[in-house]
Amino acid sequence: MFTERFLRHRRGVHLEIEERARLETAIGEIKTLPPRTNVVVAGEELSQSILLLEGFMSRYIDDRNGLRQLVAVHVPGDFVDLHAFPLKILDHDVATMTAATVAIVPHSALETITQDLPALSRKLWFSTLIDAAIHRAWLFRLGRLDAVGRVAHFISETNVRLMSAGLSDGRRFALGLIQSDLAEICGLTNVHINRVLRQLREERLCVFRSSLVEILDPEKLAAVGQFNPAYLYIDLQSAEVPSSCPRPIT
Amino acid sequence: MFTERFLRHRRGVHLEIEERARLETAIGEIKTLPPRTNVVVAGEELSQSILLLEGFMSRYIDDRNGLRQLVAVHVPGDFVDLHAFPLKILDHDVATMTAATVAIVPHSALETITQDLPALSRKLWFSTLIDAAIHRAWLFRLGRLDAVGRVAHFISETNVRLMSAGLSDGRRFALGLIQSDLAEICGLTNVHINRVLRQLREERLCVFRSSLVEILDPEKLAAVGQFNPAYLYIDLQSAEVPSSCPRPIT
DNA sequence: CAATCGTGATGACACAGGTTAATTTACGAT
DNA sequence: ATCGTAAATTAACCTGTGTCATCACGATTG
Repeated sequence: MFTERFLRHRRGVHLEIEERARLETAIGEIKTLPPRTNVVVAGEELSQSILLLEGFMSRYIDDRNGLRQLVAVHVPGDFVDLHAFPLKILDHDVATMTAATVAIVPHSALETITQDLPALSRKLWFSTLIDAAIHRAWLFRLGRLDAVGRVAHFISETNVRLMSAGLSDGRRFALGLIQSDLAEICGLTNVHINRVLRQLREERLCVFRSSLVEILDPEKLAAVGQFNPAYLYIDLQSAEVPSSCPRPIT
Repeated sequence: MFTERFLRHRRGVHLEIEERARLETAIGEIKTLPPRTNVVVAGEELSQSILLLEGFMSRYIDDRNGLRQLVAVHVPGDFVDLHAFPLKILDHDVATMTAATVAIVPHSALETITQDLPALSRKLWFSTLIDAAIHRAWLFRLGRLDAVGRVAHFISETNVRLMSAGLSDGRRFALGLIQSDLAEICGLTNVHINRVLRQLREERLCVFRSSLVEILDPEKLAAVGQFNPAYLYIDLQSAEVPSSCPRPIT
């Protein structure tokens, strides 16, 4: 079941068994990608989209000086560039952050789904709109929060998304990002990200290491980042505590 | 023809005559709204969406201290909260900025369109994805540009969008925004927006007044804002110079 | 085993933009 | 016309974050 994490715990869009099966058959190929690999370049015409199964991916826009602004981070279960199906050409690049396993879905297969299954089509549409809602939360983060708030907000968001994917127990998760990734996410320099991480550590809110993120005080961290998870449309009532997330190194 | 500006000049999604007619019949009611009026509140369930006919609207997220971050500005022709059709509940508020005329489209009418007309449904989907692309450009603006660049980017973007709507001749357009709106768009204070506007005026790039924005040097302004219009998916080849945009006050 | 490179950590200093407050201008209401 | 209020403008000062530079550590690689 490659699609098992897709739209999981998403409020109001439960996938029926037949719908999930139909998506499974739409998958053309499973691929493993090395870390830090570009998979989509802005401006090129696309005929397929990527469902992320394992690992982390990013979408970003380059500026004139070669710096980049990340506009999205994707976790397992995300249909990373489904928006390329209607748009055909993207305005940004897509790359792996860590090693990743992906399912390739040809647009021709999505085409037949939109012809036959309006209900499933609507759920695909919905999933692209969650990405847009996350964009808006990121706008809030960049426009209204200071450096500490931005990092706290991002870590809180990622924690909830990974809980929904069964990859965090609510306090501890693996994330293959380095400090300069955080800088490109939060619109800060890596020097300042380093200062912020030290502060979060010293205030016993959260410890960020590339291999493992540990949230010591989830409520306070969320408060510092003014994080309100409503925009994720996740209903964690139904989420079991996973067994597969990283354990403390006691 | 209330829908005449919807998806106009949008690359690859030309609306057929029958499709446009179908959208027209989906309209329930035409309303006029006063300036600075809230029309959607975050968290409330919605059963209709708004097509903007005249005026300007915004979408925004409040922070803890009552400050707000605008996440979108809408111009005539935009289907402002079409994303509420799949999402049902929004993560942000929607309000008019100026006086506005809107067409109300009940979700039940959209429902039948998605049942009957997959091609039109895809174009509706497309239009919500343009909003997402604009979100990403705004992320770039907030994350990577300094104050002058942010304002230059926003004005350049708005100019192109209004050209497509037939409301700018490429150098001059009416926009009912005040300086503190710009502040809430660009993640700055209104005091600093004022400094930036003076600089843009003194460098003869652009003159911003609430009633009229005049771009003296569009190319240089776009360069300062690192503005690349590709993300708008507008094909202005087919755009005629409008007669309805504001004339110089010679 | 040394050399290299990616990543993280830290200090000194600079500056863009925030804060506060006062003043001026524009404009709708009466 | 005149008043009242919202918006725009400007100045003085302050602070959060950027810039630049250096060093430490661990993982590769030759």
